[in-house]
Amino acid sequence: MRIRGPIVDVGEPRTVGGGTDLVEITIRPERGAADPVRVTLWNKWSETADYAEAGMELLVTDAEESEFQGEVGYETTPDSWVVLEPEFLVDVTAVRSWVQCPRMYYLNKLSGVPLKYPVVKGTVVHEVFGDLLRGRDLEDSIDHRVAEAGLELGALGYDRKEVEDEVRRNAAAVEGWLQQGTLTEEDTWRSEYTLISPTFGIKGRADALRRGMPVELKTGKNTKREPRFQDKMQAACYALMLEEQGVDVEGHSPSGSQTQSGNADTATLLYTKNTALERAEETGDLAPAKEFSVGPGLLKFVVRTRNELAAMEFDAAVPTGFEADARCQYCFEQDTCMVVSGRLDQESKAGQIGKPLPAAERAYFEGFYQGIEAERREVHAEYRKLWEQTAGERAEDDRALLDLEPLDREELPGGRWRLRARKPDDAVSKLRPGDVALASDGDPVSGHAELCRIQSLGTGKAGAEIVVEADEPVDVCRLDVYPSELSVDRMLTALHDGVLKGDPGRKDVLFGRRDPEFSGPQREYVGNNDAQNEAVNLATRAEDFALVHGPPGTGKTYTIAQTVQALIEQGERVLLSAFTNRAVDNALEAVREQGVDDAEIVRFGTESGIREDMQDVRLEQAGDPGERISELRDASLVAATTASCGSRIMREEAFDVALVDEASQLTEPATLAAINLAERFVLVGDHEQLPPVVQAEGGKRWAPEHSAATDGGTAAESGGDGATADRPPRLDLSTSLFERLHEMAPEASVLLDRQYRMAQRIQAFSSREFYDGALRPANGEVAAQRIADLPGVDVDAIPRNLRGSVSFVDPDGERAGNTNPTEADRVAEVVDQFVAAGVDEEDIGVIAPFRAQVAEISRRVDATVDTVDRFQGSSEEVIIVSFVATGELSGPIYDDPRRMNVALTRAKKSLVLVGDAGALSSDPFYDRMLDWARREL
DNA sequence: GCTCTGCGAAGAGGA
Repeated sequence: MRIRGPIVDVGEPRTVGGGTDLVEITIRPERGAADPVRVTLWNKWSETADYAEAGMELLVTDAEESEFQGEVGYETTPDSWVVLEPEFLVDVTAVRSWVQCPRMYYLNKLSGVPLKYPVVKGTVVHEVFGDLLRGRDLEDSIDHRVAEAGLELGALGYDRKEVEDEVRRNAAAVEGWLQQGTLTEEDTWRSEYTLISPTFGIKGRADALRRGMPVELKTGKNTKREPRFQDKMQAACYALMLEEQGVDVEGHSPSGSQTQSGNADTATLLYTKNTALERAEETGDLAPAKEFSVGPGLLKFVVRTRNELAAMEFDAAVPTGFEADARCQYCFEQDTCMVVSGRLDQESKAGQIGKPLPAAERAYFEGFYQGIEAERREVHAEYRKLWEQTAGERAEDDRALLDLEPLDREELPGGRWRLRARKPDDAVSKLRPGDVALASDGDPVSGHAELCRIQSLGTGKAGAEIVVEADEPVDVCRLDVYPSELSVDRMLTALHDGVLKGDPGRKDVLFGRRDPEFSGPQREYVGNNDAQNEAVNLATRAEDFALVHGPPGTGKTYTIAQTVQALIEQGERVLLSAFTNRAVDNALEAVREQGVDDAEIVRFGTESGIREDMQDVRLEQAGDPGERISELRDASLVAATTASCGSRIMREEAFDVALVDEASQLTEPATLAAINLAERFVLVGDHEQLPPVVQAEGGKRWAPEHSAATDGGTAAESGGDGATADRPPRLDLSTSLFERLHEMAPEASVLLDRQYRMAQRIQAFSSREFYDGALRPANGEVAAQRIADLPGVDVDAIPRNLRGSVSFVDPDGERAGNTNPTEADRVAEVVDQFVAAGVDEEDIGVIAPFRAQVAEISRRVDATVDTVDRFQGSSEEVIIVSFVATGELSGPIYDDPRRMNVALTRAKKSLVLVGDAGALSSDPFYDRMLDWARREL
């Protein structure tokens, strides 16, 4: 049986008769009696006691009931697996680097995989290997895959020919091996096999499976008889997961598709620099392929190693680091290792370089590290939904599209597949075209699943056709969101780059040790708006940073365009960034409209993320290395999301100024990803609108005084005499850097106070509640605009209660979950009434707090319907807000008034609030809103 | 009890 639960107590390891080790761990089982129960771990599993501690989750499979001294408990059997913290999903490559050296694991995590030639070449060879397995022609594949890596190769100074030759030599070893009778009629192959293990808490992608057994490609040389230990561990991880899955793999062989199940007791490592094929018979050492048997002992060692790693991650604290028995002498990470040790004042075998961080910086680093790791756990929780979802919850969950009917599959040139499926119902999900998703036969964990990219989802209606592309074919019965740790990884590397490697002068201003400085002459950039003109001056004269505070409709985007143009004219190289692709494209559009030469501009990012009209300046990554990299390096303006700024390529770029839009929606580490690349920075945002989305409750609030570094650590520098001395700055993921600096250095900030969007009545509430009344209409025309101004509108045809610029409607509905159908009906009726009076449906927007209500309303109207969060940044002539709540305002969505500030400031001429007066009047803020909305009745 | 966008992900190596 399986036993699982949080650990209450860890006993002392003991040795009993005949030298058998055991340890008793007390856990509180999740099922049945709540009483703690004793679990005896025998033999090697007793090692778990070395790192297990109270609070960690323990899972024991195949446990047996046992009685000892009259007490009933459980014990491991020879078939048991013991897993610590199974919910922490360890990556296979993490296990690999951990066995090499635990510090290497941490360093990779902190500093990311750098832009180095062996990495890029290795990736290319892996891709060629996959292509070969999928039947692609070798030369065609090499040509294509080397071209794809064009930009990275260019950044490394390589030319295409030499890389092609080297890849060809590596691939020849693979191809030779494949042709050496190994690829027979009986062989079944799968490339790029995604594995996720709920039991062992491991995930990863095997390079290939042959007859259901893992094959791992290594683009190096290994002349020893045995594979390298860390390579064996990696392959054994896959073998372990395959065994759990009871692999039943659909693969293809030269004779066509067939199904075969295998027992993963053998794994193969392919060392592509071992090229002595002709002598392979007599000298097994030099043959590229090394097979080895994966016995139960190795598998258990894999699990114990993984447990050790998961236990070390338990408290989500900055690693103190130890090297186990690694030898540093030949380590490629030596430099990084010494720098990190030096900055964090850690002991390390390799030694330390540089001075330890001042206490305030140390606290900052540790606090954000923990916040980011808490977010990582939230990503792991998303993975759990892949297997925890039960039939009963299906209707509520929107992370997957279920019960799809597979249609056809089509092989694309290059060996990829286009797969189609039909959606039987009108279910909506978070999935969107361009997303990476997991397409499966219905069971994404133990069934057949493939990573894919969504091409199209049709409409939300029943019968819509779904199209995805994947490396291998699968009957698409289900499509899941594929959770990614990418953004947490990028935040971590940005934190590393900013704090451990960051420029001391930059850190002085970020930590309030020095005031931001400005220099140079004032000029007139904007003639008719003093605040905007001041903003451009502040941004262009900033020696350190400038902040532009732009409330709704105040011409933020125009100000950005003016600023970027002015900076480029000063001869500066500019990075334009924001959290979302949409925001980046919007800002870039304004810059282009301003007349900045297209030849100066590069839009960096994925093809599917970038808007159609910006594709012409998008940097194509594939092509000639030299050409690709000069296109990037020669651009005076590079526009990219903050996530892209953390990419290997962008981390190597340098700018004079980074300008970040919608900076108030970015976590501080995400902002660092952009500003790390520049000497100076300008943040544009509004902290009175939506803050960054943070998942983890614990990650939202922490104060530096609670951090380990402040007691003890380096007391030499205490953080200076800035804001930090008076009261600790608000350092948490849900406070943006924009907001923090705005409080710390108000003199570096300009408020854009004139808005060009809303009628006077509409803006009044927001101005009073959020901007101390400072927000005002830019001119009389803006202030006095009315719905009657819209062409073809007959005001008399609009019901009297909706004629004013702000109105309130109580539909007397009932909240049901996150929807309110009666209210949705009433919203649709209001839309119809406006349309009947001649308002173009395209000029109407509907906003609701919940996605479920958005879906409810979308079924009834053709106007744009979206959540508040997704409406930020845009506006419509007429806006209708659905509040959903009845009776009381229960739910976190109502807690943050800034969300309402966004919803209420999207309308230009008419704003209709649809909600339950009882619920709204139950909260002082919403009650004031109600007063304001009703006053005009 | 909610809101959510990014990213192909994983990719290497010597004594």
